[in-house]
Amino acid sequence: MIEENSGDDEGELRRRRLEKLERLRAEGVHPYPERFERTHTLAQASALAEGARVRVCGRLVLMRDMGKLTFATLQDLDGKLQVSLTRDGLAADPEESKRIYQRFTKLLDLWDFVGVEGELYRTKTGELTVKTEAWTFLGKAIAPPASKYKGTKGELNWRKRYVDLVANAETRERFKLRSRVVRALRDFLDRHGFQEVETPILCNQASGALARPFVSHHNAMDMPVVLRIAPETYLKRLVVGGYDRVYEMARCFRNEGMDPSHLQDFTMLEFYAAYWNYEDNMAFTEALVRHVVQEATGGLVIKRGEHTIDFSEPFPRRSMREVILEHSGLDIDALPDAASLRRAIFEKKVDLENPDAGRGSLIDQLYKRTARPKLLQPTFIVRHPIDLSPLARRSDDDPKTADRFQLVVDTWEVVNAYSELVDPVDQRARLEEQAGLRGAGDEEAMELDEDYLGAMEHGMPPISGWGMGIDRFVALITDSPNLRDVVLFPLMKPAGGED
RNA sequence: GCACCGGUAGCUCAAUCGGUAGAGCAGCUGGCUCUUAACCAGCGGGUUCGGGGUUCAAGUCCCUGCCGGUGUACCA
Repeated sequence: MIEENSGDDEGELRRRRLEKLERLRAEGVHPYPERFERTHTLAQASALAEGARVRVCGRLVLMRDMGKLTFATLQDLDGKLQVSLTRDGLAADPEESKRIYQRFTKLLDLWDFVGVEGELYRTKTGELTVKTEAWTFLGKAIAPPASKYKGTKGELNWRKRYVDLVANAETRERFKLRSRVVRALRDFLDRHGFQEVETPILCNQASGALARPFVSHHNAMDMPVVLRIAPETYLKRLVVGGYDRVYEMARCFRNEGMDPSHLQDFTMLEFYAAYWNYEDNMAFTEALVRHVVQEATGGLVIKRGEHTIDFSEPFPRRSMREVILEHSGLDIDALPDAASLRRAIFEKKVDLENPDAGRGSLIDQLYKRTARPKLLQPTFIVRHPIDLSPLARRSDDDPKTADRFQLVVDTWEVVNAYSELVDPVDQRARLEEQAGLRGAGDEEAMELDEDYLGAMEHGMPPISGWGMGIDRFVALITDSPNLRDVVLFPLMKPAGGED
């Protein structure tokens, strides 16, 4: 829709490239050939010794033409390699060789694709280089390239990730790291007996989290559908069905505000392990996180802005009460109801967004306000108020808290997990309470999910469930300020505004 | 939602108090057989995000719309 250019309206740079494309055709060179047989990727060729013969290909990203000798740099996702051409080294006949040489220097533009065949040698400065004996045109780029050493920045990198990936090596590294994270997570779970499954994204009902869904409509069935906000209740149905250890890499959708640490479309890994409690799960989590950080980054200490985060030490386990007491001076156990807690918070002059909320929410707000901003090193926070955890098991020791933990790293909640509530009677009561809140106008309160309650009535073993925000975790270990930096194509409003 | 900041050449950026837009790279022409962001000489390139206003004069000031960022709120 932006490409309505014609004739004189075309950008000069684009026009010149189209002219070269036509000249290539006129010389009998197909500007978009169908294939090229390579012997090595650029990274593979870079690892070879001098004297090896290679056929390599990639994007032309730099060219240094010195008259009778030209150096050029090819790049692909994983590497780059220098090639050289001489004016008389491309054919037996000097005139023919010169013609082939000049086709390269005159008709190739940066970001075109090219294939090269020749022998590896080292230049005077020691760089491994292909001495080109023959080259093949592999694809013309019409759009002008980014600055070859400043790359691209900002919005353009999100809107045109393909440009970002070519122009910025850090971007290529960041997304390769994301792939390693996902692979390491799957490897670890698979090795511990977990099975990967897929559950519905289009659902009748949004369940498993406190969030507003995206709503759509199914035409043939003439019924409303929602996009899932979490895979949780489906994975637990599978535990009912006999899956002892199950996980899903689940794309989830929440129709809420966006900021650097929230996307409307994100990836959550959830797993469920029968016969585990949340403490078993904490031990497993610690091993898993350490494995993934090691595999993905090659170490256990990462840089995060000003400070360093060390995953090698045991992660301390601290109760919500403990960290709130430490950072606000308030003992929530001594303030058993909403009114007394609210008064104490007021006396401490702590400013809350929603001071009229119930006790559980007050505790949560207090925690996020006072304690969480201080949690830098990996820390397990345990024993959350029960009314913030409608799907979690009530603690046997303290009915006001849930058998739950979160892993907090550099103030970000990376993992949320608990011993699952498996008692269908208690679950019905808790969901009815949520439904009451919903009736009272809380749009994020959970809906009464009869289908799930029905599944629970068929019997569940003890279960511990677990969820990790993959985008957040990757952003954390790549020191990315915005979640959009670790998502290949983040949702943006269309550029250009109206009409 | 609200508050603040930003949008200038293909890319990355500059432009003092309001005085009529500039650099590097990319492009074009020429030179150069060991370059590394090659280098040297010369040339072309602008709806300053869109619309309106103030002014002799607007990239700059005012209003408005679009897009983006950051902070704040809920969530992972």
